Formats: sequence, structure tokens, C-alpha cells
Amino acid sequence: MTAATNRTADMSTHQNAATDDCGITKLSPVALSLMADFFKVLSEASRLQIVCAMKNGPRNVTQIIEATGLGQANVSKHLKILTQAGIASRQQQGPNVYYQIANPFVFELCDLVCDSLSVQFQQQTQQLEALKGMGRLS
Amino acid sequence: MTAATNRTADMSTHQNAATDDCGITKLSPVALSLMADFFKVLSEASRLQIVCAMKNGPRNVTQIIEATGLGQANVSKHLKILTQAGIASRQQQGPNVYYQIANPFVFELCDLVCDSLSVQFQQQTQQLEALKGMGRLS
DNA sequence: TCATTATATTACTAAATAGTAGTTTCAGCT
DNA sequence: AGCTGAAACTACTATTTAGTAATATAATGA
Repeated sequence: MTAATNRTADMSTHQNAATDDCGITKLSPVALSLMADFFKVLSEASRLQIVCAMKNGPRNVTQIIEATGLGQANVSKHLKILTQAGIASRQQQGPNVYYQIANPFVFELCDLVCDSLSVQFQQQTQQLEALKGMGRLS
Repeated sequence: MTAATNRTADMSTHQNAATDDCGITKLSPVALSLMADFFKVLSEASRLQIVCAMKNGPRNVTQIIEATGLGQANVSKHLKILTQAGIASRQQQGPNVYYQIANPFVFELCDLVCDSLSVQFQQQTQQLEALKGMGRLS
């Protein structure tokens, strides 16, 4: 698939070679794959719906089905994915199974993305307004 | 069948029943789809590789190809996706096209996820160690 | 104009996956 | 045991998409 690594390429054209300290740049391909897999879990609206349904505490599968309007098999599959990713946790109570968010960090993450997207949309709207203004001038 | 009937269960371990104020819960399905689409852009290791390649400033397509080892058409397609999502921006300079990260928020996001994942792995490792200890006891 | 280099696009294949119908497993109850 | 409801599992289909080869477009220089 991926071509062999061309490590011989001269990366001397570094602009900020001094600030090559930390962060995402030094991550191995394996680490990047793990990050990608984490993002992939959150990249479906249905799963985000399910996460929302668990925002205020544990919910059993039936409650999640009602809250989201998704099919039973579908919800079960998504819950398995969320649990395997460590985002949700499973707890059986009699015949019911309660799921809850295992890591509240997910909400923080979603809020950050939500804020960033709203800023982005505001900017796009402003640009559209500017374009309309130019049309009115001509 | 109704959710209220099961309220008698001892799910009194509500952590934030009173804090039903804001956040992801009140998001419309459309907003959730937009969030999911944003996460989807970051849910491929190849695109994260490309993001990494732009960490230290603008890079043209050839540089990104060399840094990532991906194919040319593939890189071009991923760059289009990143640009359409507002994550990267495009700037032509003669025959070369330089791309850069349009929103440094992406790096912040990736660092947060990376930290969360490493904590998660540490916990899993500790649990494995505990299991090994139990085996040694029996 | 022609050649070259850089980037984008098109058409295609293979793989991944969301959703679903049907079935199964399991817990509690009579 | 038999019944019932909750949740998980098993194919299966349809859609999406990553990657690639080939081609097209664009800019620059001879």
C-alpha cells in the first residue's frame, strides 16, 4: 500500500526547526492510527446521539433507543463500539444493561469542536455578507 | 415500556442530574452531523500524517508526499478534504501549492486526545499487571 | 511552441461499515 | 419447565471511501 519511506529526503528546509519540540509531530504511525480510530468512533451522528443520551447519567438500552429513535440492533452495535473504545462502560442490573460515559473528556472534546465549528460558520456568514455588499455596490 | 416506569431501579448514582443546563445534549441532529463530519476528517491516519507534516509551517504537495510516503493522487485528495473542512488552507505560489493548517485548534485537539489515550493505556496496563499478580497468588 | 514539473481530476477496485431482519441468549417471573 | 421482555449476535445489503493508474490542467523555462 504505502510506498517505502523516503527518509533520505533533506528536511533541512525547516522553517521552525527550533520549535520541533513536542506534540503531534513526533507521533509514530501506530499512534496516529490509534488517534484516528478514536476520532472514527465519534465520526458517526448516531453514536454522538447515543453519547448525548448518556450525558445526564447511565441509561439502559431501551432508554437509549427511545431517546435516539435508532433500531435496537443498531444501538447495540454502536454501544459495543463505544465500549470497546473505552468511551462508554457497561453495567448489568438484572435484565437491563446500563451504559454510561466512562470518560467525561468526551464531552469536553465535543464542546470544543462545537465552539470551533460555530466560529467557523460565523466567519463564513460574514464573508457571505461581505460578498452581498460588494454585489450591491457594483 | 416507558422510561419512567424503570425509574424505581437504584440508579440513584446520578452524578449530575441537576446540571442539565448546556453542552452537547441540546444539539440538533443537524449539528451532530456537522460534528460527526468534522471528526470524520480526522479519523484517517493518512490525513493525520498530512496534518503532522504541516505542523511546522506551510508545505507544498511534494513536500507532503515526501514526508508521508503517500501517493500523489491520494495526498491531493486528502488535502482537498482537509481544505473543504476548513482545517487546512491553500495558497498557490507559482507552480507550487502550499498548504497550511488554517486552525491551530486541530493540534490542541490532537494533543488532548493523545493524552487521554495514553492515560487509558496506562490504566489498561495496570489492570493487566493486577491480573498477572492474581495469577501468581493462586 | 514545446518540454518539464507540479498539482488536480477521473474512473475504478477493494475494503470498511451503517443499518436491518431474524435469531439467540439471558434474567426474572409464575 | 415455560413465558416474557431486554439485549446481543448473525448474516446480509447498500453505501461510503481509501488508494491507485491514467489523464488533464497549469505554470515555468528553453
